[in-house]
Amino acid sequence: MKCVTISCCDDEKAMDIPDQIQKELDEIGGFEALTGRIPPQAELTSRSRIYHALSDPIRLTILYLIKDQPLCVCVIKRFTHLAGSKLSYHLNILKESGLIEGKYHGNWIIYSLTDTGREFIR
Amino acid sequence: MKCVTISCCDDEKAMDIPDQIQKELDEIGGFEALTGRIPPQAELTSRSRIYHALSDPIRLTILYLIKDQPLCVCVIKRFTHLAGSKLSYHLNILKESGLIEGKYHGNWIIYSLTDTGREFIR
DNA sequence: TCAGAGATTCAAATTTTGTTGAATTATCGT
DNA sequence: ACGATAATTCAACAAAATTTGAATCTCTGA
Repeated sequence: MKCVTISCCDDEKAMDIPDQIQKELDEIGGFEALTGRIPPQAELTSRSRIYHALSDPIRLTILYLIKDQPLCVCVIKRFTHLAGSKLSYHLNILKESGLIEGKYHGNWIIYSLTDTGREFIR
Repeated sequence: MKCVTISCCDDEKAMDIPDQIQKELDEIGGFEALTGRIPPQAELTSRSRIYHALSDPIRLTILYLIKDQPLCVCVIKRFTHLAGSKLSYHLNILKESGLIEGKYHGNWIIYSLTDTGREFIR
């Protein structure tokens, strides 16, 4: 059976921190109170997914292209001079992150911003 | 000396696109008008750098931690249980993207959100 | 149902990011 | 100037994202 030691190795009180910071931490309820400032893990990962989708100049270009009117892949392709497979790859990342959506119209797929996409592209 | 051909291989008129899209393009001034919708390249790359910095749960956690009061690296380290070098790596990405700034106070470096950082972390 | 145009999917190669632990730099107090 | 603590930097490694070209899928019109 494992012993429980009074002062364990993970002791948070053993911190040596600047006076100013210590004071501010005391005011908000101590070190533990910081926990309340962090959004839930699920929200952090979902937000980071969206930010990742936005983190590429090619993808930002696509978003601005379709911001004001939906476009078929063919127009986006001609405009950006991207290889088809490369364009599809980036369109898919934008779609998976919920920033855009695509709908078949006859032979073409027409992409447009979603409401979420509109929140990020002004 | 290279010849200039009248109708080059990059001919934009050769596009076969949906009627609806063609109409909308005509209304805004044709295919070329799309160029005006894309922010300058410099802005795209700087925005994508910021979004990249935001695209990691660890970095989002750090941003929320220091959102309301600046913290030294030591407190962030104890809170997140990250190895020092790993934490520095992420702090540096946040700093380079202009979302946070660090200032020496005695032995410690205290990080806080910049104005830019505040725009993104509500 | 077949051909063809528009677009996506797949797997391999490449590039970029992130992690790890050791070494280094910076600052303070003595 | 020295020793101790806080934090960063470095280089090697691991993991994830991107690129590429070939193969596949979807829809339309004959």
